[in-house]
Amino acid sequence: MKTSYNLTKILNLSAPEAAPRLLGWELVRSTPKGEIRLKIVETEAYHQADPASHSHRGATTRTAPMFEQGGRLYVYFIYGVHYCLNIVTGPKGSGEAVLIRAGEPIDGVELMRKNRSITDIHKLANGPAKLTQALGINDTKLSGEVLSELSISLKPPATKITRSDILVSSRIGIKRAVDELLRFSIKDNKYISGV
DNA sequence: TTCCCGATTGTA
DNA sequence: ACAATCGGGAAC
Repeated sequence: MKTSYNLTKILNLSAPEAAPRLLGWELVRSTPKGEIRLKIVETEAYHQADPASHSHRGATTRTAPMFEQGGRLYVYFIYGVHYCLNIVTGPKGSGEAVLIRAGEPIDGVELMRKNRSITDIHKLANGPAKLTQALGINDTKLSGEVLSELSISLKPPATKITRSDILVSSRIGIKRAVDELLRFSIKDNKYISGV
């Protein structure tokens, strides 16, 4: 029996509902230098009622994309050094997004190695800022963009991820709402973040 | 306009 | 354990 996937449906869910459902999807990044493909293996959800979320105090210039209709990208600059990539979810007006924390390299591995200046395939995208480095994202230009074949798009999972394949845990690197179980990863996957 | 600190990473 | 290094946003 064929499994059907409905991306639009997932992107219209709240971030906590969408985050586990995005595991296994393949993130495809098109660049002039070639195509990069990563299997999403770790995500975190951030929503408006969540004090740890950038959207918690309402929309600002930076966080405006989080309040758009699901299906856009939200890219932010952090620690004066790094960029992180989110997929915006939910209806227009609700400030929520799913942080893509780690990916398993599927295609464009040599390009990622070049972007990251390392060779170990397990460390190419096993962290939110490592993942953007691997994808060649060095600015916030993509923030607010709609998912598109021309930049970044999502393709259905090659193998189905079921509830029992998913590990739920607390989010990394935050100081508020630390007990919320909003981090999702594929159990036993070798490409999740080290922390 | 000043000031604090972060959804991280790589090195010491 | 800690520096790197910047801009968002709260506070003054």
